[in-house]
Amino acid sequence: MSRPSSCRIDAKASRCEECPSRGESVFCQLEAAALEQLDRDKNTNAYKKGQNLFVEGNPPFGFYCISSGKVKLSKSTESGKEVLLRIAGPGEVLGHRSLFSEQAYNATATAMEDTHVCFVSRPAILKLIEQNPQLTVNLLKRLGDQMGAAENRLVAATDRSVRERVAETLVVLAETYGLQDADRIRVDLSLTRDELSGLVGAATENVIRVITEFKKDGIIDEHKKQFMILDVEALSEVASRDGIFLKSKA
Amino acid sequence: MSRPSSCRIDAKASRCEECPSRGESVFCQLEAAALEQLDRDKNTNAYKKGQNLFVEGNPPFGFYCISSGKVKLSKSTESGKEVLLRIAGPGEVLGHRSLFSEQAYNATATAMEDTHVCFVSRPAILKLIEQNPQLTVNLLKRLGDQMGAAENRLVAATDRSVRERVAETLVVLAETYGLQDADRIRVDLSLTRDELSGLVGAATENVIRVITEFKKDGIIDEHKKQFMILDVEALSEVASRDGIFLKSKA
DNA sequence: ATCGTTTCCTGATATTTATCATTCCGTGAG
DNA sequence: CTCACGGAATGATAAATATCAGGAAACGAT
Repeated sequence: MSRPSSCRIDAKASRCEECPSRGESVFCQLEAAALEQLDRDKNTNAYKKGQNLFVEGNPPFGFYCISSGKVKLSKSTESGKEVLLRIAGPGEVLGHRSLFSEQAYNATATAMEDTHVCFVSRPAILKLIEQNPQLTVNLLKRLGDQMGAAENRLVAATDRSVRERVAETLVVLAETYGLQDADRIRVDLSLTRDELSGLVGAATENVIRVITEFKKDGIIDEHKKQFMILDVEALSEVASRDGIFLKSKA
Repeated sequence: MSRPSSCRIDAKASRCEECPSRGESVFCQLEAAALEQLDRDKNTNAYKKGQNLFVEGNPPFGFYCISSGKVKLSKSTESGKEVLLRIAGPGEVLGHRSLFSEQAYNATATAMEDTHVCFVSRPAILKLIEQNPQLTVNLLKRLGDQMGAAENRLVAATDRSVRERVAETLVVLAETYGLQDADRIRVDLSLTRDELSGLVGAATENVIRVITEFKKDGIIDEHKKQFMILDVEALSEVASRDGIFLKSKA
């Protein structure tokens, strides 16, 4: 109620200026003085895989910025399934939406791996914003991009088959979290089938069937819970055109 | 290419300060001087039903604020269907997203009835924002709320049946555009079946079947292309619980 | 190693939803 | 008035998807 679920508070929090993810974040343009202020105002916390940063329905206390690791934002449906809204990586901020709308968190944030997160209280971040108007513009841009992604998913959900959505999801993941690894792209993310299904928006069994098919076709592979994209071309092809020109996987 | 589709330019544009929709808009807190500046920078245009304010894929030139009327934001899918992202009414802004992300419009905006819209060019709105930081906070809040709505629709799309989504959609429309009319709520919108289907995210035929059922059950009615909600309770019941506790309409 | 738990996989079946074909109906034009 | 047209409605069918049930593999803990 009072604070996020138990998490280790990092005594020697690294300074923002040295944060490896700063270049990616909305804070990228802050000048030294503001960054130092941010340093004083923030707490760096470490979350183990599976721990929650915050939970849907709770009131927002502040602002989170991921230093390292990955965090999933999810909502659980009335029927007990879990819908993944997005996966946030280093430099991404969380809780910014509820901060301004002053409503309860609309989703639950959970660490997908061991993750370091900086927390800034609501008053502190509001003060920082007041002194650095550029910050809100960055946030607007960020939020706008996320909105666009949500809209595209909405269209995909009504218009595209499960197979196409699985392909599309993998392509997007590869773009966002993909690392070139020899001639393949390794998606640097440990996703369960259930999580992938929550991202695709379909029953787990059906998603499994599709990925087994993709594996058989040599389009993707999997090592240690990580997906490898062997043929991005083929995957994108399935994502955008499958179901319109060809129904079978010929 | 250069400007939105043909639309009459309103010579005697009313002043922002007197705009009936100002109380609802992100501009509600601007003080007199800023409003006068806005007056000088804006153009008020009139669109007839069916005319486009802007089209998906085009580069954004500025910012739209609806003075009166209703505008739908839609995307057309590869299979030719039209997905409605949202319906915007007086006081709502359009094009704010593309303004900051500097990308092409992600959707098409079309007047659903005769509509008056104020247009502010990109440079003008950016200047205004610079001088009134509160504006970005308002925009953030607005965008955050829209994001929340999009997320909820995403969850509904994967988790709820067509019947539930139709009910939910009608409830939301009633909340947003509903006018109390004797003992019924009249949704002050002229929606075709195709448009409603685009909002629900389902095939038109199926949506028609559902609304005929609702009419038979005395939950809704229709006069002159406008939906009337007779029993909001029942409708909300269907929206949130149907399919979990009861499959039939008993 | 062995157990137990969880995740993953596969097939069969049921349900939902989309699609197709056809008819109905209201409205505006001539 | 009547015709033509577009939206609305309905039924039949096909396709996509979810659900259910059972088993296999992976993994962690003892």
